[in-house]
Amino acid sequence: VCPRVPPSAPTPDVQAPPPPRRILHVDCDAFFVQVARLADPLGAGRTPLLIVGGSPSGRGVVTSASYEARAYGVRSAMPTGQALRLCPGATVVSVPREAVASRSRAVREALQSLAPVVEAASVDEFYLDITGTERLFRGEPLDGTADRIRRAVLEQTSVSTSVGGGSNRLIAKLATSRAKPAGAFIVPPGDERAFMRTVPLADIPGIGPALLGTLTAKGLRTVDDALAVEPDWMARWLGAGRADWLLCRLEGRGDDEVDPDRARKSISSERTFTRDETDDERLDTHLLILAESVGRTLRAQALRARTVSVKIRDHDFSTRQRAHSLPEAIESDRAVHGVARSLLADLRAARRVPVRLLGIALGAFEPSGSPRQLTLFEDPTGTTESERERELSRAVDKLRARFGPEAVALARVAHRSQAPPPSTLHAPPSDDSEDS
DNA sequence: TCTGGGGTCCTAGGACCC
DNA sequence: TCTGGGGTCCTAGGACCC
Repeated sequence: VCPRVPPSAPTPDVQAPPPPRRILHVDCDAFFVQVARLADPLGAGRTPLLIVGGSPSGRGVVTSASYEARAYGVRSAMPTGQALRLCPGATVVSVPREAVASRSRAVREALQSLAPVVEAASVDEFYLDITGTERLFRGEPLDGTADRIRRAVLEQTSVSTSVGGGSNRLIAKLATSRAKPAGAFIVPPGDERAFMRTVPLADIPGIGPALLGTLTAKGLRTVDDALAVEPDWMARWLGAGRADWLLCRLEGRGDDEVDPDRARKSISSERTFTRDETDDERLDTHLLILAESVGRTLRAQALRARTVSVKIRDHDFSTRQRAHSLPEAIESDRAVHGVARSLLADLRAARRVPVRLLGIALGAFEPSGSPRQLTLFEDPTGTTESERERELSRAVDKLRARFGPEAVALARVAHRSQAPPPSTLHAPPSDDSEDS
């Protein structure tokens, strides 16, 4: 095809490998704690022992704990009750969702003004690819860049971050844990393998409790232990795919692509009840609230979804899920709720016990502007939506934007009366007169 | 101790098509 | 009589991450 080198130039026997990429990982320090303090400087801001998460009386867990509280053994995902037993003096505040979202956006915008390629990996984590900026940054070493970025983000957003750097995402992310809190740590190119030998197996992203258990059962405690295993044995223990994946990680090799506009693949909303729910009618009301929630997000992103799935967690914590893919993508609350209802009916029919959690997820997206296929025949499932139903949902979105969450109650009444009962779910929707 | 809510990715089996 | 060999799409479940 197209030669990489002009024909006149001597062709090298072996192509020179591309220069290592320069990846930075920026992680906000105890982000939810920082945000809670910034949002309430006189309250949470003055409390050293601070826990952000669910209420201790409810069924909450710790989302984030201050470094002072962590000294007592408090950890993320720990039940709040347990955390308070470990650290009785702590104050628990709920997650400031709006503030978290806006502060996260502010950090991302600050980073975008400092680096050419920024990917948000979560609300409080970002990858930067600054390969090729050597001339722009006048030969500034990577640790200097990391420090400069930390200071600029702190100045522009009041959020303290830690920054790790290396030749790929894995190394950069692991370097960040060496940098915490409020520091920077760079692994120079070529040092990846030596660096990995200092990392505990459990700290490697992708090694969770299950895989760690398997490795420990084989007597493997460190990266060196695992590297010493014959690849054939590892493949026999884990399967070829996972063995390859693990070897790659252990050697510090990894993905180095930073994609600034990675597309969302699912939108979900779920709710754990304060008390287990047995009543089918109340479950259906919750289902409608969830359908409206995911529907609103879907439309705000200008998407339509082809797949709807419903998840329930029974009182004994066993979790089950049912999914259905439609021939046509949908976007209205009515259509989402309709599919979700029949899935929930399936789940309840299979096991009728008190429900702890209910959730809806949407997937298989299409842009909402994409052309629709004209249906030649009457839709036998009743799941396709009419243009009026789409308009109704969009109108409700606008009402909510103007008048706040109060408008939601209005929509719910209208929906309850128009939604078909479960037994007639497969009949087409009655007609279009209900939105009057 | 009694287990949140938002996601991603992988695997395995079945249906279906050529 | 003894049952191919892909490829794609879909579903369920699980591991994992923040």
